[in-house]
Amino acid sequence: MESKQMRPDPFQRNCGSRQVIDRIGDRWSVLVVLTLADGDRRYGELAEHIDGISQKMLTQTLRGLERDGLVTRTVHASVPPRVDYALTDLGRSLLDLVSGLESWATTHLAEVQAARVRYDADLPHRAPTGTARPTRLTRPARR
Amino acid sequence: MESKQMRPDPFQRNCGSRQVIDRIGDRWSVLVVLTLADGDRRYGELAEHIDGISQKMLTQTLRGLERDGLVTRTVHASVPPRVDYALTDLGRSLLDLVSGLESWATTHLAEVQAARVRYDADLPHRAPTGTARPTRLTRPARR
DNA sequence: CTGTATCCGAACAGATACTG
DNA sequence: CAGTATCTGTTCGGATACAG
Repeated sequence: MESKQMRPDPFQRNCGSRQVIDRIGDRWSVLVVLTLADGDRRYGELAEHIDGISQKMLTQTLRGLERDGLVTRTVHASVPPRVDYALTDLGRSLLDLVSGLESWATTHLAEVQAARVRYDADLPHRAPTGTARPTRLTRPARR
Repeated sequence: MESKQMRPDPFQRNCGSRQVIDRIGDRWSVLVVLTLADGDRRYGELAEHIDGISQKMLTQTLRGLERDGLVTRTVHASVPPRVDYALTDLGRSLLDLVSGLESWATTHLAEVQAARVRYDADLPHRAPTGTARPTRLTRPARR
């Protein structure tokens, strides 16, 4: 019996492919991978380049990427300590996709924003108070 | 002041392109868009096809996609009511990318899972209790 | 410099009850 | 059928404080 080698199906709740999608989709993961596109980067460089990321989120994101085999972490025994991060082959295989994401975002940004204005404008019933509100995309300005 | 049209840069905190990336990256958005790839779908069909999504999340996701101009919502005045969702041109322009995401996830799933096993295996310092834990993808082995 | 540990409010997401 | 309204527990994520 042909081992039912069924393809991973992200539409099934328990399929691991869904978790992979989650990782890719992760806000910071995308930006970290993009930053590593040009070559190795130190922890501090990453923190500096990715505006608004907290130390906690950066570390957390890097650990996750490392765990998934997308980036490597290299510690140089020096004082002060220096840690370099780089994409693995697997990570690089993802690069095209992630670049495409960035590209799509920048080229279609205007359209999306226009659509939002339109949508918010003709809301006869003003913005619902509850569940109807779309995932909050306008984040409260950092105080 | 030249209203110099600088290219959207997702590395800048306030750039809208980051929010677009967030939308794309959203777990359910990806699955909804993929489901609509083959054509219109009714609300119930979406709910049925996307295993594990709650009514609330489905509605919320659809509203968000609609607001961003990626899907249309068509209400048919019938009893019982019938609502069809479909991708817009903008939504379809995203389809290749999203399909690529699914494709990458399914083809590299095994590698990612293997990497995780490896990573979790040789953790000399057992899983940190705090921030170090990657976005929880597997339940921490309860000791 | 490169993290780790905690505290804590905000946002998220599931379950449930109800409606046109 | 296709939602909306609430309630509530969980997770996220920023802000310190501290360490190797």
